[in-house]
Amino acid sequence: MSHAAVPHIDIAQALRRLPLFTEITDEQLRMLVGATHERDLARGEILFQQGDPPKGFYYVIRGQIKLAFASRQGNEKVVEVLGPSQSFGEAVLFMNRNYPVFAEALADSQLLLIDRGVVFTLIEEDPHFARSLLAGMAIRLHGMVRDVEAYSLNSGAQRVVSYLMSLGDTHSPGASLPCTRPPADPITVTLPVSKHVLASRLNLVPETLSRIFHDLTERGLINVHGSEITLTDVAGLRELGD
Amino acid sequence: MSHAAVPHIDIAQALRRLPLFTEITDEQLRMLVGATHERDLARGEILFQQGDPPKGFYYVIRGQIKLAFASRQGNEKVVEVLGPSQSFGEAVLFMNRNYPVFAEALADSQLLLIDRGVVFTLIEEDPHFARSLLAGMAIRLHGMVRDVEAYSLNSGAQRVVSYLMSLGDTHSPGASLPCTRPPADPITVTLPVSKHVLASRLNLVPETLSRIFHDLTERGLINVHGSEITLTDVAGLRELGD
DNA sequence: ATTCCGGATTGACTCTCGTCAAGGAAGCGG
DNA sequence: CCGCTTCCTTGACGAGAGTCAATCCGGAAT
Repeated sequence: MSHAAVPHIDIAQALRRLPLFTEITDEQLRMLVGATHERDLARGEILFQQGDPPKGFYYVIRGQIKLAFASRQGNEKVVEVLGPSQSFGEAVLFMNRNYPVFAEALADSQLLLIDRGVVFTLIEEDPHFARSLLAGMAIRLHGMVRDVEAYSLNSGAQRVVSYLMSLGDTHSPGASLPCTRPPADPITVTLPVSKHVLASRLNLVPETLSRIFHDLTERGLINVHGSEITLTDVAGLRELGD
Repeated sequence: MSHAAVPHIDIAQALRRLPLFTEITDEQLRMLVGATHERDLARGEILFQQGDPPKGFYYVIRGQIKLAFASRQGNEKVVEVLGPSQSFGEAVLFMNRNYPVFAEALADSQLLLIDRGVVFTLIEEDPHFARSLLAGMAIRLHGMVRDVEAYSLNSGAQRVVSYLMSLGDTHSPGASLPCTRPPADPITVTLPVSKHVLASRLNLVPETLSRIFHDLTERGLINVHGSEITLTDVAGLRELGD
């Protein structure tokens, strides 16, 4: 109770801000509010386990959620890390399956849980909502395909470089400009997750990630200070990442 | 012209048989027929290239289609192999992207191309169709997640065993029974693709796949005769595949 | 049968990356 | 300032899987 204030949220307003719900009617919004619950997690808390049945899908309001699976040998593989205004768990609602991954808070987090029932109702009465949902799942699927491509065709170093470049792209310039790739050389990015988690996300062990950073540094391509990484030679990185 | 007869297809009937369209109205079916084109491919022909803009989505009527990406170093990774009454290419319709993979016929094939426009029309007017589409994409996404899990957490041999077991499951008993895993021991399965393609699908090179088969044979778990593989010790395989 | 050819197999070698174990470095509470 | 934890780094080593090259096998055409 004595923790930092956990300001509860105006659910209606929060929902309105979310990409999926920008265009629904006020009446639909009321229905949605009735079917939405706030969920607060402390860092390290588990939201759901691999194998749990889905109750709905989630929106991240604040904090950071990691999706991962674990083998019984104790190995763990991070599939995705989600931040504010990103959603997850929609797809599993449309199958008679349980979660193939577990979800854990990487930081104190605030989520919205949208009940599965209301999703189906909205699909019935609002084709635009259905289209948005389809678009979201398509993007997610595309992301997985890209990941598979990277795991299969690229080396560890290449995956790291690609990741750094993608951080550079979205961070520094106006991210919405159609003109990507201004070759402005010295870009500094901040890793949004610990190196341990990043390594797993990139299908590496922390030791290997560390060595790759070391190697890239020696070649004069990057500089690492904690989670701040400066890309000193973007051209060189690009031809490596390919 | 002198080839084996390529019997053209009653598109309406064919569409009716497909999972996505079992419940649409007759009027919708007429519209669909008007927006559907037959496409015939010879073995080895390319349906679309990585980077092509999508015209619609495809249904396999006859034959076999492989989806894969290629790196400029010439490496190739098979993402999926699709057979009759399976569809592909829906997801990319909902993004402003081009195909992330290319599609090639592994055998002489007959496809239906459903124009993208009619898909959006159907979503507008038929929530049930939208739901089916979502379900299909969810299944595909789930499949990709499973693949990533396998690539990340399992060894090559484990992936091979899992694949063989999945072939055994769907083939031999009534596939729709809720009771999976009857431990009936000597099951013979037929590889639906060449070992070269299978290897790539499992993220292996052909040599490694060959060695894995050899090793499993030596341990008395399977017998290999060409593309016929007999699972002689399902229990042993299961504890390996885990 | 004989030849040819693509796919499959085998062997020898290499290399990337994971494993195991031992340090650092940075933050935090006492 | 000290000890503690947590995260990261570094080193030595090994195992799994890829590469290259030679060979084998089976089916199709001649």
